[in-house]
Amino acid sequence: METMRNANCTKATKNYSVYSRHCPARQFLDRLADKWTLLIIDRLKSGETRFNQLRRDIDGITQKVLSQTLKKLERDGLIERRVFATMPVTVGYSLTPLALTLVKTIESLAHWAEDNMDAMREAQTRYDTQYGLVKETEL
Amino acid sequence: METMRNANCTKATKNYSVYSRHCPARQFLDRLADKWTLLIIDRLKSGETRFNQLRRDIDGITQKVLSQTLKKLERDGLIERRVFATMPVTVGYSLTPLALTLVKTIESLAHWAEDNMDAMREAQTRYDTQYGLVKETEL
DNA sequence: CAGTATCCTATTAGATACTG
DNA sequence: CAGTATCTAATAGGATACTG
Repeated sequence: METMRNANCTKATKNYSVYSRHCPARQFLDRLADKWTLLIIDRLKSGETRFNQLRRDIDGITQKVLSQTLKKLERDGLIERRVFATMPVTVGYSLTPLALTLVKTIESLAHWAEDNMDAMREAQTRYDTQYGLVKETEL
Repeated sequence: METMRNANCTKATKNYSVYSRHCPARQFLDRLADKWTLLIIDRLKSGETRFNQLRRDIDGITQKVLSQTLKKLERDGLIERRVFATMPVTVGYSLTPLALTLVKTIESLAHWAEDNMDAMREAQTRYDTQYGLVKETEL
């Protein structure tokens, strides 16, 4: 049985949809549209992983941001957190069934980035040649 | 003919990939993983659109941010900007063929958010009930 | 119309230190 | 190990005014 969609916020009904600031779908899209979120979910697809392992694997993320992002995702029902009463304590993070349904899409996005990064880099070079120089750090 | 992938940055070759900070694919994923970027590309899929039209349609975006984001996307080769010498001047933005190959994935992400927003809202309620209250504004 | 420029504030992120 | 707390630095974002 499908839950009824919010009549005020469905692509099918009118143009008022994910483009509208107050549409819940838009808010969750905003949540997903975050580099750490995508990276974390993608990383967890291979199974339960411990906090510090995630931190090592996701290059550049800080403890603080990892911690915050995991907490948000847990709240959204996308990540499950399991605590093991070892000494010292260990904690494992894994995707919920809900998040598993999202993995394919995220992979598709990541693969697209991999497959097309050369094209985009060339485009950048062309643009910079045409319109004057932008420092590489602004890339 | 496929361009050869950067050997240091391919999922197929080693674990060093999109998770690595300096991998170009990761950098472009970071670029895509932005709410305005996704919204703009999705909005443009229906064809060339003028600046102020975009601004009206994408609820909440400011002139400044729209302008900045469009410029980045143009530089990345995802958006084409056409200027018409009317008086006053009008400008149309549209997706490049490269960006068109990305649209399906973005739609998939947006649809996922729409389809699962209820589940996520329930998860949030459950979480908040269990672990104490979070202001709704922090959602 | 389609922006740019400026100023100023708010949010994020980083570094460091500390705890059960 | 897996975090929290705190403080600071960087950056993004908003408001406003102005231009070809």
